[in-house]
Amino acid sequence: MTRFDEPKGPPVREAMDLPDESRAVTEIMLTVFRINGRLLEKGDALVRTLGIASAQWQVLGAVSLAGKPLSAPQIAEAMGITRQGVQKQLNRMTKEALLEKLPNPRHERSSLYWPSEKGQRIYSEAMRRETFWARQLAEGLPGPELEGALDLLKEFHRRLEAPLPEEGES
Amino acid sequence: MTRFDEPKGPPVREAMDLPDESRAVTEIMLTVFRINGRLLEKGDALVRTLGIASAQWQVLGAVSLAGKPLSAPQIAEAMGITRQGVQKQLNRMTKEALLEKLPNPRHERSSLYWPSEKGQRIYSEAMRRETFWARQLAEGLPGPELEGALDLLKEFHRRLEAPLPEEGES
DNA sequence: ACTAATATGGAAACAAGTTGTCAAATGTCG
DNA sequence: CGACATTTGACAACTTGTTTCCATATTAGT
Repeated sequence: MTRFDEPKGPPVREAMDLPDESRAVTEIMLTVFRINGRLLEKGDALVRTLGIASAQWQVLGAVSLAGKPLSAPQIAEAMGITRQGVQKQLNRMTKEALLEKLPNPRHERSSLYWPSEKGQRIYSEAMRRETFWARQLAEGLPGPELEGALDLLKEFHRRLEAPLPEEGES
Repeated sequence: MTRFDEPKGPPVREAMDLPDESRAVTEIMLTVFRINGRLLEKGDALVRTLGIASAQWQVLGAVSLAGKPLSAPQIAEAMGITRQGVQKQLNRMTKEALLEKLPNPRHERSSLYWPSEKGQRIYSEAMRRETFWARQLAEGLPGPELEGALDLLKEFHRRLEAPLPEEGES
């Protein structure tokens, strides 16, 4: 690190000076952004040697957790991205033999996708590694606080589906 | 909604069946992904009418919170993205007169960036909207739980900088 | 001061996802 | 049954950020 100014300490002030109840929420937002970045980075590293990226891992997870073949739009909804985005992954993963295309009795053109034997093997190993990793991350953290934070995050997520507040009221 | 199967209910099972302490951590990971997606979506909508995207908002925030002009790599570190990625935004925002390029006395080629008058005006308005939004999100949530979740997330983020665990132990 | 390592900016290739458009398949409703 | 709206896949352009490679600037160690 040969940064030419401020070699030590945080480069940017972190604390919000807001004097009201939105401070904690704003800080949670920023922390979620940062955690998200690190999760993607570490998650990629975790499954890199399996020959997949975390996006592919997520697809395998969505289908596996569903317990049955899913269509592209269903996977997209589970992952929270658009169906076109998912379709790109599905096409690639089918080409790479991670997924199998099954005929959809309900739709002529819309196939269902299910992990191939290879896909299942890779997903199992990914989940084994993820469990090991998560156990390390949880080590020493009090269970009630973990559960409390999870509950609050879920509530936060629920509130985030509401439309943006209209101004002028309150 | 004319989905051809399972029109009602969650498309994918959410709950993990892991019988150990990693369950909550894994659920927190998934919830962080989902919250991140919604924050980006809503954040973009919040500042769209100001003519900026949330990435530009973040740049303005990094520089403003620092309280002094920053170089591209410093902004990148504050935002958690690569310096090349930030450079693209900086070049665009300078062209759009949101930022001003100041000579860096410590480096001949690496300019410092500071919000222009226009950039400051837009950032102020963005923060005003964000505060209003955060206040709505926080409404009715008990302060101690908010703070508790924030503390845990920060600890989680801190643990995520550690290298991935080696297998074979524990 | 000299050299080696590191930082930096720029450009190009790549990656993942979004948006828009079109046509085909499906569903809804009179 | 038939008109119309919705869903879906395919394709292309665009967006945002990363990776890689290179040239130049700065710093550190001797």
